[in-house]
Amino acid sequence: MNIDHAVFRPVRSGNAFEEAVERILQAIKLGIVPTGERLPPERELATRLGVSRMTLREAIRALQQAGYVESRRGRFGGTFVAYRSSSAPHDPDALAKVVASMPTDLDDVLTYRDVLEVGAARAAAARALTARERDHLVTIQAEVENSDEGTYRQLDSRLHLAIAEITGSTSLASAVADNRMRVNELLDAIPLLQHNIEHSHAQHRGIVQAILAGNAERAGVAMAEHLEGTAALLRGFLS
Amino acid sequence: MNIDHAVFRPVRSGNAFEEAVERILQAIKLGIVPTGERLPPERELATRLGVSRMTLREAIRALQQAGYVESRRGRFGGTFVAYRSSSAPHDPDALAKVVASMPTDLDDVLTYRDVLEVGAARAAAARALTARERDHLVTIQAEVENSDEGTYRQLDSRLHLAIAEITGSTSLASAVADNRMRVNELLDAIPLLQHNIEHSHAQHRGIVQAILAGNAERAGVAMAEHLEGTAALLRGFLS
DNA sequence: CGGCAATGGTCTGACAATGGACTATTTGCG
DNA sequence: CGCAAATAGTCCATTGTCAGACCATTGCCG
Repeated sequence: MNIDHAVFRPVRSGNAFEEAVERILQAIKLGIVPTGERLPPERELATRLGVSRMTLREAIRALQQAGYVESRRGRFGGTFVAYRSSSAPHDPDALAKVVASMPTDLDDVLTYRDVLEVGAARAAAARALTARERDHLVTIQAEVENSDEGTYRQLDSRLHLAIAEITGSTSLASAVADNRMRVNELLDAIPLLQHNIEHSHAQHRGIVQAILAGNAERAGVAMAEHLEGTAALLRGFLS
Repeated sequence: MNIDHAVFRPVRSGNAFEEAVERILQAIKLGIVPTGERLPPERELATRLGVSRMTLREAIRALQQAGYVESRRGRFGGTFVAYRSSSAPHDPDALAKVVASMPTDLDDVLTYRDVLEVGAARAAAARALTARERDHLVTIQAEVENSDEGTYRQLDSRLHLAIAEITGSTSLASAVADNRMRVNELLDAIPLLQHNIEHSHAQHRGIVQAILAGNAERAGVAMAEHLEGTAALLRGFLS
């Protein structure tokens, strides 16, 4: 019954270099910086990540070698995302990593996801959205529907993150992003069915509509149903 | 409309020493290690916080000098919590710090709190609790009612944290703990009224009852109403 | 064409943090 | 009494991280 494990946890999940890699990877995998787009300049990014430029550059070099980004110098140069998830369809380590951290973590991450994302949907619906925010949401939702198997995970994440974002709480958006990275790691270990994707599109429409209509209750329920799909999938494959 | 500020945020909120201090302070202020109780031994705590023993010791020394803990060596020695919140009734810096980070942060932290704590209450109610968990919850709730002005904040936090804990999600419990630290910092800047405390006791009873009854909907609503009290207070004082 | 601005690339000296070995103190137990 | 165990306190060589200055490349614009 001791809860100190929740507060006496590691203050940092690795060294500065590893955490920088993790963050940039997050931006790429969650579609925050889409393929072909440029990351912020090194100096700015280093400042924002609270890390020295040396350390940041080591992180970028690692990502270059892994094929995630490419750097060009000169004016209008920069570091560009070169990632295509279809280029690495099945990470051989994925399943091993996942099974190693089971099953305690599965429940943790899924419970947390439910709280965060259902809460975000409700909070988003409860807010008075600007015209721009409404447009943004609809645009991203349309983009998800035009995704193929290689880009679905990225665009789906982007939509969910956009919902969290319009609650106005940066902390909430960050938490959703972190949680999604963990969930996606699990999802990478199991197959993605076209049938599920199509079902998700319909659910996304329902969620967005409820949010735009300002119906918090319905937005929450719709989100909960949507999440239940992948939750059941994960529980089935990994138990 | 760029959401990268949620992911390109600092990877660490300070140096190892500062973060260690922050964590131990969290354990003390949220009542996770009550006054008079012992912290884990240095070696163990250093390992759990992912920090070298030297760094941890510096953090402990800082907390000793601030009067939060006392250390004794020898067998059955250790570092003991010596904190009494009534000993520092009004932090003169509190208001200055708070006003400096306003008002963006107020909305952020309160929205986030709503999502986390309402979600935690719902998730807790949706779970099949063990007899021990039910007992624990009731015990802590009773302790809050016996609190005085000096211990209320601590015991209140402990109850909310216990609710998050029984969802079974460590990530959620950690997030609630972090968020509560931020909210408490704001609350330290405004007066605490006896009338509000008594109202809170009644609300706590309602929340715990709904959770024990397995009524997620009611638990969520009760928690939302409870949170609205301090939210209105904060918005009133700080706007 | 030549300078300028924006970017990535490199170097170095100072400081922070680590981990591991060692010491000192206290208490219970054979 | 003397030893063993559990704890806090100290030291040090090694490695990680930082801040900032400087260099190299590229492309726009006067």
